[in-house]
Amino acid sequence: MSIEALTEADDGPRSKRPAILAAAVECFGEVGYEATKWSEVADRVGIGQTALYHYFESKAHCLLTIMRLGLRNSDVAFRAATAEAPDALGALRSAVSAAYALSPQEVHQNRILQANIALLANKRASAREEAERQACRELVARIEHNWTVLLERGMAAGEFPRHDSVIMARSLLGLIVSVWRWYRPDGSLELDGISEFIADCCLRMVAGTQPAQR
Amino acid sequence: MSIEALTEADDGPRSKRPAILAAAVECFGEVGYEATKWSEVADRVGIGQTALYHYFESKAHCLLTIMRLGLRNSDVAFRAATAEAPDALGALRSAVSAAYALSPQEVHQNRILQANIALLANKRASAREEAERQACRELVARIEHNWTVLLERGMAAGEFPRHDSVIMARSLLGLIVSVWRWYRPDGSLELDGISEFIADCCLRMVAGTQPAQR
DNA sequence: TGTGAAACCAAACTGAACTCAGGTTTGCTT
DNA sequence: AAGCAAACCTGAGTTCAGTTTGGTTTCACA
Repeated sequence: MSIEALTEADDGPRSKRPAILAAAVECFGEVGYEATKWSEVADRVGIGQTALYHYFESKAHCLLTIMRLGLRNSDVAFRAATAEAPDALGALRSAVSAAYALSPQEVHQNRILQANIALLANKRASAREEAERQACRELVARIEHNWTVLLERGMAAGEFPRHDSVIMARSLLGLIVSVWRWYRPDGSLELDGISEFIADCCLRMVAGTQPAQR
Repeated sequence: MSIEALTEADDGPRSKRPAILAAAVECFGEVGYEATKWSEVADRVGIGQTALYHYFESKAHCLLTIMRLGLRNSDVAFRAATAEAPDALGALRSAVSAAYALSPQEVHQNRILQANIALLANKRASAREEAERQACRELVARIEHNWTVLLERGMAAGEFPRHDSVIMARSLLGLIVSVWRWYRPDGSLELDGISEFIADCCLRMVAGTQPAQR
């Protein structure tokens, strides 16, 4: 993800908004949201601390924006990956691959998302933060819905055995995003290998047959 | 989990340590670690804010202690559940069941653990916090090892097809704990049902056969 | 070259985590 | 029961990151 992926329509040409988001993604991804000083983000961009408030209402508002953009990307990527798959099984495999076809910056973004997802549970005091939070919740719901629909399509076509599609979707997502908790770019395992491994796991979860039940 | 589950050997009879931990588990579990005021915990216990520092070096030290005790419980529960299972398949099913056989307080504790696991990645400044963090990391490693050994046992016995046991263990754990992100006691789904669903998923992931590959 | 909006900043403020310098309670010893 | 050490607790602060205030600077465009 380049800096453009963090740019939104209403940013003027002089706007440092994307640069702030990029710096924040780096900081939050490296040492975590709480551990990063808001002023450190300002330093990296090369502006004073108070200039941040021209673009974001608060540090939390910035975090929520990062999360929303990450969720939006995931939603878009899912749709693109599954759009022209002929069968649900192929779409499933394609969707998992898409979930791991990310730039290093997007990996950071996913780690941030994963680590701070609990933030979406409780109401925010300020209006703009609450708006971002609601947007995030809608995107989460939409993404869960995407997977649910895919599963139901496969079940209806007889490709997958019948299961509760909502819980199955959540479980798949839970498995897929759990990788961001331990994956590090400098680790022993490449993202490609992880992607394949998880995809196979997902396929067995959804379409696999079970061994003797005790 | 009663208050005893939060008591440790070196607590005197007058110690409010377990009470503080119990109150903190409630607060952190309900509104999250960052959102709970340290003074709120003191209020619930019925002591002044500064009395907290007689027992914990900091709010983070308290959190890390809660996490360590939760991890310890998970480790113990796994060993108890899998100790006298004759085969790996039965042990796997038993281990997943054990992971969900929890009191409401332990559910909170697992939610806290899951939400703040990223805290274990970076070094802590203070000595006691760092000690708790190291203890947590060791427990995480031990729990991952427990699952890895179980998987290897099953593969060696021919019960499971061969897979990378370390990643598979992490994936299973990722799937299992992902439930705490969305599960709520007042939700539509009971923990029993979830447990069974996830157990079946785990069995298919580990021992299931895959459908036609693309 | 004058104007308005966007961008920016230094200094002051806020509130929650934390420290300090003691005071109080408890249980044990004699 | 008196003495006493350890454990326990507190009010009055300090600190520090995030935030607010009250402006000044920059720049596109008329």
